[in-house]
Amino acid sequence: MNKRQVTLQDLAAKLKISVSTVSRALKDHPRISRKTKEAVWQLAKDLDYEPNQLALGLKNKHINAIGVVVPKITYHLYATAISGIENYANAKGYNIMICQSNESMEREKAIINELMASRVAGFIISLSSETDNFDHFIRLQKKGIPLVFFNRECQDVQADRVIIDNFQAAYDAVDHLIGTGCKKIAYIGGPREVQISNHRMEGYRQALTDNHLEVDGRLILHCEFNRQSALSQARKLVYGPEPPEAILAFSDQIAISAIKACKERGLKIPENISIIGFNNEPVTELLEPPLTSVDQPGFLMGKSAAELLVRQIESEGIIDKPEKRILNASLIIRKSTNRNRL
Amino acid sequence: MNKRQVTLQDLAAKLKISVSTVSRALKDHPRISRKTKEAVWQLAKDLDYEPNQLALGLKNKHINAIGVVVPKITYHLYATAISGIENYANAKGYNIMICQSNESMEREKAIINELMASRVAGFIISLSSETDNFDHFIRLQKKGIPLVFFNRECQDVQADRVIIDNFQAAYDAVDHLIGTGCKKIAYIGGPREVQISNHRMEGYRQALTDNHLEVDGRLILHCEFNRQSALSQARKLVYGPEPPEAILAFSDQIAISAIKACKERGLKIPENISIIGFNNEPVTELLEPPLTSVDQPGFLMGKSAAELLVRQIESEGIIDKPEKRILNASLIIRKSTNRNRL
DNA sequence: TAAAATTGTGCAACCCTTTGCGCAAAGTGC
DNA sequence: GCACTTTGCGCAAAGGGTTGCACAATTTTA
Repeated sequence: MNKRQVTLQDLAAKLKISVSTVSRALKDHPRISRKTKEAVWQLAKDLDYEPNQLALGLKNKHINAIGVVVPKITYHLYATAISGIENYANAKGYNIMICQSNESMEREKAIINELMASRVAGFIISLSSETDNFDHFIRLQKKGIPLVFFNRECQDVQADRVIIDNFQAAYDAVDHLIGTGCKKIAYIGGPREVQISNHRMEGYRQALTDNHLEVDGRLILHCEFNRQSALSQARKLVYGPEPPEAILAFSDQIAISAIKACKERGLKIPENISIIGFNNEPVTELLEPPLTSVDQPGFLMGKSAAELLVRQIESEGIIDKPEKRILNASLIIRKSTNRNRL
Repeated sequence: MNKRQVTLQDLAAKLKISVSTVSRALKDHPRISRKTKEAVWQLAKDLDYEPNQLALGLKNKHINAIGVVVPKITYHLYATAISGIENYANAKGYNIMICQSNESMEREKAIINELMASRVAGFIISLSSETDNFDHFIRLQKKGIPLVFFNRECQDVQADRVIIDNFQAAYDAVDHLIGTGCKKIAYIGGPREVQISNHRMEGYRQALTDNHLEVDGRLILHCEFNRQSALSQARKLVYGPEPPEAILAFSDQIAISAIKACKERGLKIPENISIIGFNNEPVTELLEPPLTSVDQPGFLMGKSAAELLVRQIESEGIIDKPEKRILNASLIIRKSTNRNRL
């Protein structure tokens, strides 16, 4: 139903003064008398007056809110990143509007349209895995709406971005595996279009090469972001005549499917096969065995993205070159890779 | 930076017609000539015109967005409920603005204030565990802003609500435990202020009573929503001289701590002690042993709440009595309660 | 005591879109 | 050819808040 809310006019009428005086009184303008101010404050309190942000936004060209678009809030990394964004944004007086693309480019486009129409002050975005066309971001840029990518970025768009050094993270993980005596190491990536998965694959390859190990294309698989797909790819690896000695998975969720496949097949972890995931989700500690995983600084990533965005919003277009921040991930070693070094 | 965006005025000026004609042309008004319409449509497309939702909201008294306030988006139940809300709301043309109170009443109040000031069309709320004062909801009601509670509701406020039958769910869980031969059954609840935890406790008590078992106050504990607290409470139970034969936990997270405590103490699950959690989070299947848990229809709960809210928004205050929807939970039995029946 | 500075308040335009009403031009009927 | 309807478009107000400017009343300064 939503009946009409209290407005400046209402206050002005009751006090028999003008709207502008009320407006100024509320903001403690020096040219308004103490007496008038106090009367206004009292009445505003009594009537529970709350300034209409829509009217303000209309004047200011944008509202004090930041649009945050992520694939899914349930992914641990995004949940923590959102906390980081929230933390910084709230401190700076911005609200955040969280939306999920659900890994769909159509939803992503629709969301951006709607938030843009609602005149959010800027966007913090992590791409959906489907996104292969970037027109919606180009539009934002053309309109001069501040934009920061994080985690899953878009190379074709000039914008600030905060990412993990995925190459290095995967490199370190593989290096660790090799250090514990593994030679035949497989990689299960996410969907082929997902850039960060490919960057990790490059790190994986480089680590093998640097350690004089051959890169075997048959040990590199891709899967969709669902359990069935991950499980079926993992099975392909472990049901062969000579299963790999280790699997680096793109995510903890994929690693979990890999663990399941190994158990099914009767492979012992880590004795027969080592497994590493990505994200260091809370669940990793609870698995049997606890999963070695790459920890990503989600909170920091979110906070950093928010910082960049607020900087863009508050500098009226003075910033020239987009900044790229690369954060370090760190390998958390648990039992799933705990084999004796040779 | 945010430069000025394209407005109706811009289109009107370029075409040398009036703003009202442009407005009508865009909505295919019958009194505008085909020729004019086409010119307008073309230019709107070329200039990438997007109607300003703030201006619209100002006229309509509210925007096409629903404020969703939950304790934490990381809790599985809320993540799934949000999907349900999103699903229904999007279909009805509403956006959702997700905010987390982080279990803080202050944040909850601040969020509600801000969303109210942004003139959202209505609220879907699950209380923070700290919330013991309801003035902020009363304010919403006074202003006639539609409001629906879900999961954690507020008894003192007349509003639509969607909840789980927590009493029955706990009752069924305890009944199952008794059926597998457990007699000494403990309950670890959430913070004392959390209503749903208390309702579950009542179901727990009733099930014991109905089965002619004594309710022992020493077997009822409470903990905060963090691991340390849960773990220390669980330890209190299992480190006694005669540990209970079963633990019903308020959440899967608490159950996980209980499992940890049992393992520490050398108790075998389910041989020595059975454990049941609540929420049926994905992690339950992955635990060792897999955890029996109460599955709550999160998606449905969200969808149902959104339905009630949209109904309120669209009926201009014609609805008289708040509706209370009670959904059923179902026990998902896994190995953690799989002892032989006596 | 007159001129100047300060204080307190109101007018009106602006932000963008929608919409009731009015008006002119074109088309219709007889 | 005249009255009447239809067609096509513009004016202006409304929605809520901010702010530069103007103006009157009061106080200060010379």
